[in-house]
Amino acid sequence: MNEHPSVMRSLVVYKAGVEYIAKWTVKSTDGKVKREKENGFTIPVVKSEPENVFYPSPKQEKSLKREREENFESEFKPKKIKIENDKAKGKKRKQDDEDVKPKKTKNNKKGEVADGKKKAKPEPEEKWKWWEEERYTDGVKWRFLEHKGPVFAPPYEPLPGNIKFYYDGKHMKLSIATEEVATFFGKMLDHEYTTKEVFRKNFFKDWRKEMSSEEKAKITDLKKCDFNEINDHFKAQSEARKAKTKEQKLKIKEENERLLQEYGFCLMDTHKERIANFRIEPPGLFRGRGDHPKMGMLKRRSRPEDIIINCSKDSKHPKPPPGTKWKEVRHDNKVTWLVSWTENIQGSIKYIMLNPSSRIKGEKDWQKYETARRLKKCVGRLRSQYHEDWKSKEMRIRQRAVALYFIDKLALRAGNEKEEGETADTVGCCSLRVEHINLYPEKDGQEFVVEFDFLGKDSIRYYNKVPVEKRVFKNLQLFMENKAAEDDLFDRLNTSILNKHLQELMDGLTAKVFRTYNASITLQQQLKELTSPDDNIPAKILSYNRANRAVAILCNHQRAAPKTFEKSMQNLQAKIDTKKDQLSDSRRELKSAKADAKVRRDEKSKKTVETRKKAITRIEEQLMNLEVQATDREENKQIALGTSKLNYLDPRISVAWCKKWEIPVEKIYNKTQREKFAWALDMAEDDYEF
DNA sequence: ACAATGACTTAGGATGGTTGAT
DNA sequence: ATCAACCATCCTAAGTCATTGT
Repeated sequence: MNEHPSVMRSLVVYKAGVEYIAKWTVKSTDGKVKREKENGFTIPVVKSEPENVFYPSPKQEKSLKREREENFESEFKPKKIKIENDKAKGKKRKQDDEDVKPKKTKNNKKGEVADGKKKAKPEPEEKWKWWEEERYTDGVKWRFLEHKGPVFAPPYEPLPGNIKFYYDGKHMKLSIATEEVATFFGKMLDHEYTTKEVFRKNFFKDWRKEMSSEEKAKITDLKKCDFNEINDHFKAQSEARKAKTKEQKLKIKEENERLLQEYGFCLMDTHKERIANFRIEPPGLFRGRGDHPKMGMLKRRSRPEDIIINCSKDSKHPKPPPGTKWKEVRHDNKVTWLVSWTENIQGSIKYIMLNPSSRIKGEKDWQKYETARRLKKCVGRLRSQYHEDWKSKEMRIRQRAVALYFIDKLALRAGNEKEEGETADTVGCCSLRVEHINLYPEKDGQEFVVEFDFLGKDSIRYYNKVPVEKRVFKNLQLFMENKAAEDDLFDRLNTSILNKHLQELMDGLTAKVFRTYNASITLQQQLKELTSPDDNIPAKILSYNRANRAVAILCNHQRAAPKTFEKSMQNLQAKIDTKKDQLSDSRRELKSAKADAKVRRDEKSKKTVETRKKAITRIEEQLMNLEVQATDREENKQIALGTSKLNYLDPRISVAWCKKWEIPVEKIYNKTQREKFAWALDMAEDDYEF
């Protein structure tokens, strides 16, 4: 296993940020009064009814009444002050604390009710525990929002004169606009995209739109275009980048850091929060996934005039670059985005939003798991209901019930319908077509087998053979009767109908909640089943990964096998072999040492025997760890664990497991993940139950 | 009803820095 | 010191789902 950063690190990072807050706060202080209060426990204001009062309630959130919208389903534990848990594990830190700025002690509430004098420099507080505070109701997402706006893509830099484009074998100097788009294509020459007909056709069409009339007249066939020098140029550039000296690299790094510091944070309410994507997407060629009809189209450069800024009225608005204007500056605190623009390929809106570690994302994430936990409580009832519904007289109800069964059992996505010709042809549950399943009354010794074969999100193939209840099977036969392959399997159903139904069954229930629920419950149950108390840490972690893998398989999270997979597997195997040899050598040595000791019967030789024994134990353990590693890697070849870990698994399950078995949480979550799940790290105890 | 829009979550691949072996 | 493997981060596409508009 490799090194893990010590726990302390995140605390440090956070503290580093604190000073900055101070600046912001001060600066915007004129906002005053109100802001101040918001911060501590005092908060609020929230206009709405006071029914939301804060439930100091402890773990059982059982009784939640709550109206939809901002419900509090969460359990609120009383605020405890516990210090960042970096407790323990103190030993390893090494790089971590480098910068520790002497922060002060402060206890949690930063708001300091107590001393609240504003001006006071904001004391260095510890990490803000937003999860110990009340939430907004009414769809209000924030009361104050200030940021610096987006960072635009750098302007196009024309090619050096010696890099030429050839048309039909002859050098041709392109106008700037035409050249820029040519470089987008030239850069990608090695990519198989550029060999696809659709890609080429779309590219060429859009490229021609950028051409001057002379260029357009001349360049009429993409096959006659020679982008090789352009391609070489960018390759060389990338090499050059890699070959830069340390100083040069450092300089770039510093510049990035500066940009991050300036644009990468915003002030939301009284807290400085990290922004996820503060850069506007650069122009380029659209790369859709799968068979996308728009692949190769030109994604145009966004200008300030395309950008909408969202911030609070009383904040200092970001300024557009000199000589330009924003499309609009609005003050909508019912949404979470800071910046938006409309993208030209699909006409959809893109946003700049906050990082997952932010309060606004964290709260929502927490809430998502609470909804899934509520489903846990009533899933039994829902299941019996849809079983009943398989017998309904109404076709729409049967379809709904069978679809729901798939969503529940197989963790299929809802499956919205999509506009044909605008996107790749992919489906989810409600949009399955007859051609996506095959029915086998009997297959491989099992009865009533349904074979699924379709492309889901991101054009990832879903292939599965599942035995189902006879009733489901019969229903499917019925749904498919007299239909053509390309007809909808569930012709009386769509996601809107399904979700409306689910909403009636449980507040906040939608199709995707089943994925969250089934993923989390599977992890919990697999961990219970797979963790052996006597295993060492690496073996326990293997168990964790296997539990995680069970979920990834359930959710069909795949990845292309790493290009270097075979090789790295071989290397690992070689290591194992070496270790084995070492082990037999050691054993031989032990034997001879024993023989020797028998003869000599002196202390020294006895000691040698002991040493040898120990060495063997150590080697055995190393060997075992290597083998565990190999197993883990092999099993993981085409499975991506990250997606479920990040989006489907209630982090409190993992935290509790770590606590229970004394596994350092950094073995499970890296720094970014720990930041995202700070709420869970702080609140989950070893007995947490999903 | 239902289509379109808007906001927000979920997703895999690309990129580039770090690390550990040689 | 060099190099490849590894992995965190970035990137942005592709979903979900509620709301709005017709």
